[in-house]
Parts: sequence; structure tokens; C-alpha cells
Amino acid sequence: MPLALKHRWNLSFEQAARLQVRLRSRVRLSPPRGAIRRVAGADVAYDSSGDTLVAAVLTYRLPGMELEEVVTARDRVRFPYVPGFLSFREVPAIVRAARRLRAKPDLLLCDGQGLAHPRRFGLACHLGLLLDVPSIGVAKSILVGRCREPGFRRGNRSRIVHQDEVVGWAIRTRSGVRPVYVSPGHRCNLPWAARKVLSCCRGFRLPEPVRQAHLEVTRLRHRAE
DNA sequence: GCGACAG
DNA sequence: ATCTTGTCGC
Repeated sequence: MPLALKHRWNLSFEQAARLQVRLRSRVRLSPPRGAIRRVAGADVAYDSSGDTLVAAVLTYRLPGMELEEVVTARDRVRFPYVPGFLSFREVPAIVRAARRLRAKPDLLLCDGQGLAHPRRFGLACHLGLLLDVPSIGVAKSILVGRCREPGFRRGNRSRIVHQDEVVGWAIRTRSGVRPVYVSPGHRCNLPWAARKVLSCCRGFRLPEPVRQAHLEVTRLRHRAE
């Protein structure tokens, strides 16, 4: 899969923040019209020394959720972890892996925030924009904003509000389990994103593509230490 | 200045 | 994220 947009990565925090603001204007919020037949999940892991990261992107066919492709890539860590700048640390490796996909996915589920970000440009937005693929941020905790505890049952949700804006939803993807924090990445809106995340869950808290991507990078990390 | 803070 | 064992609950 070719990337639709490219830019340099060795930036100062100030330059990175300015880039986020500039790229934010390119994010689109209209959801895809047709059915989603191929959904991807991406995740990253670090080796114990912390200077290498491994990324994996897995694609599945819908509606049956059959595994189609598994691509991976290794890369050197080039950016520190600073809240609000996670994509500058993880996206390069994920892009390296994604470029090896033979077939472009119709949707990409990312481990992190989308619009629920201080400058409305989380990892999911960044990745969706560079690859020009509809994307959704599925985070395990909140970066910015506040929300009430959603109801106990699967499907229950509550708004994540930041600076008087609804930037995402806390969604119970499985009854009685901690919610996930969903926000649009690129080329989709919140209701559509929430529906897709719920439909991609297979009995676990995290949607299957991201859950399996996480297992994959964890295996890769152990296999090389 | 004091906390909060995706992975 | 990573460092780490057992343990409570369905």
C-alpha cells in the first residue's frame, strides 16, 4: 500500500505541534459510503532496552473477520514519548509495516487517540491521513477531556468532552469491563466509528484487529531478545 | 507554579 | 510502553 502523504520526522516539539495543527485541517469527517470489507488493526511494542520498536498491521475480511494479511517492521526509536506527540514516535514504524500490505484496508483501527487530542490530531488522525485510509482511535485511557462512567452493559457509552467539544465516546465494548475511548481518526465521524468498533469486538474489550496486532508485536518482541 | 499526561 | 507472580472471579 503506497502512502498518500510524506513529511520529515526529525522535528522539534514546536515544529511537531505546528505540523499537527497544519495537518489537522486536512482531516475529513465524512464516513465511507459503502460497506467495510477489509479492516486493519495496528500496534507497536518496544524492546527492553527501549531503543527499538516493532510494529504490526493485520488485516481482516468482514463480516466474517477472517485474517488476511500480517505485515511487520522494525525501527529505531527516534522520538521520546511525550503526551500529545505519540504519533511522532510510533507512526514511522507502523507506516513501514503498512506499506508492505498488498491490499489497502477500508478501515484502520489504531491503538491511541484520534480527535481526542489537545490539538485534535492524535495518532489515528496522523496515520489515517498519511495512508489516506478511514481510521479510528481506540484508546485504553484518556489523554484529554472528561467523561462520566458509562453504563455497565456492552454498548453503553458517554461523551468525552474537552474544551466544550465532544471529542469522543467512552464505550463499554463488553459488559462489566473497563470502557475503551473511541474518537474519529480520519474520514469518519463518531457514531460511525462507535458502530464499527463495537462490530469488530469478538468477546474481548479491544476490537479483534487491535487485540491481535498487540499479540503479534508482543510475540515479535520476545522472539528477538 | 501545581497537576495531568494516548503508548 | 516496560519491569514482574500470584491471585480473584466468571
